[in-house]
Amino acid sequence: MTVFWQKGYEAASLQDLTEAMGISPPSLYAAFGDKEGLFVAAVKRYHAQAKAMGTGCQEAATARDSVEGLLTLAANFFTDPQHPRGCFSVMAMTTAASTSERVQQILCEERAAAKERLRGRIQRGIREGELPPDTDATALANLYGAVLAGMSLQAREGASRKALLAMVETAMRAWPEAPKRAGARRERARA
Amino acid sequence: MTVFWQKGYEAASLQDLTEAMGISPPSLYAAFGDKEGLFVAAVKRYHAQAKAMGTGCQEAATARDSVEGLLTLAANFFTDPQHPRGCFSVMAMTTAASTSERVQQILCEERAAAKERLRGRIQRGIREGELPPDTDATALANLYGAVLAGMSLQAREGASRKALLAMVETAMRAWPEAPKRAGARRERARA
DNA sequence: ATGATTTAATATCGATCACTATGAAAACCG
DNA sequence: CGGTTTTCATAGTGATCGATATTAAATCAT
Repeated sequence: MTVFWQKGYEAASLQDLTEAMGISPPSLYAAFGDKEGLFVAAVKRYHAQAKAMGTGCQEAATARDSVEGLLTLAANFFTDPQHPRGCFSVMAMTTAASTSERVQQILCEERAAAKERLRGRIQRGIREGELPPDTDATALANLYGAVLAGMSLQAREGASRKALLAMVETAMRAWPEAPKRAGARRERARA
Repeated sequence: MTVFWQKGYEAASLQDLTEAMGISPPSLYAAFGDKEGLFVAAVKRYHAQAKAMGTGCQEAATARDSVEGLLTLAANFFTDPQHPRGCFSVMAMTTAASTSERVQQILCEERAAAKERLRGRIQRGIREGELPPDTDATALANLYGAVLAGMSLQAREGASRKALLAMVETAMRAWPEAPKRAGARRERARA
């Protein structure tokens, strides 16, 4: 996973992979079928990990804290020196999409599911009166998904953790604040 | 350029390139030196084009209109059926970065310059009293740069133009509104 | 019109790719 | 302890990669 994460799908050669795994090519093929199979396994592993992080954030008291927590976690994760910078899923999307139809499909499904979890948490915030009832949850989820992808790219360019965290703070300004009166539920708010 | 845009650096073979250009390999090598040289030429061409678009937006009356115009232009451009979806620069960054040091450097320079132009326009908005004086222009430029990259990725996943435009509108909610009193200049605003 | 020079395509280079057949070593079982 | 099975690395497969030597066509000057 780390090799693919760093080099991308095409650029990661069998030699790179087997050396990193400490096994020989036949073992790799016995276990994963082919290079594409190994890549799919790596993608699934990463997404499982990412999902665990994401659901951890979902349990925050408010949708706002949930999203801000997710972005903050990502800012730290994308600059963690213990693994390649940025998001493997973003990397995978751009390096393997045109090569493998199967990978393309899996990536789109996983990303759609992640975005749906985000959207769901926002929707809940709307239901609970935390956000204005006319909030476009889909567009908001898309936006923060896009910010996440953008953060990944900047991390890969070498952006500092501090810069990413500053970006998170700025991005949260787009958060539609609740109707003014505290605890309001079925309030109508003007756009 | 279109071939690289669609397939990425590694995945674009000499055969793909020569067929698309309608020339033979020796001609390509006489003109561009090697594959990397051709890629660099493609990147420069794209950035020249992108810069022209960007400076067009910079001339808007307000910084806000400038940024919103840029994002809107990008949303349309990234989903234009006349060329591959998304941003070639983003594609290049993720597919050629680990392969070629030279390409990596050029891409970082060009992207830094683009972000600096964006930051400069925002800074001007601050000077002119359009934005609060304590606005973090760098973080704001980073944010909208990230949104652009994220839009590119979503466009590549197949997001509709409408979805992207909705995202732009949502992203503009992060714009720090001017101090309330019209035309205020040296006003101190509380964060 | 003809020989000199340039232009570009065919055919091919060594290297490397993803992938596998073969053979040795180790583990298991009677 | 010996025979069988499983495990895994070495070595090599055809295919394709990026890059070029060779050769044919075309242009231009004389």
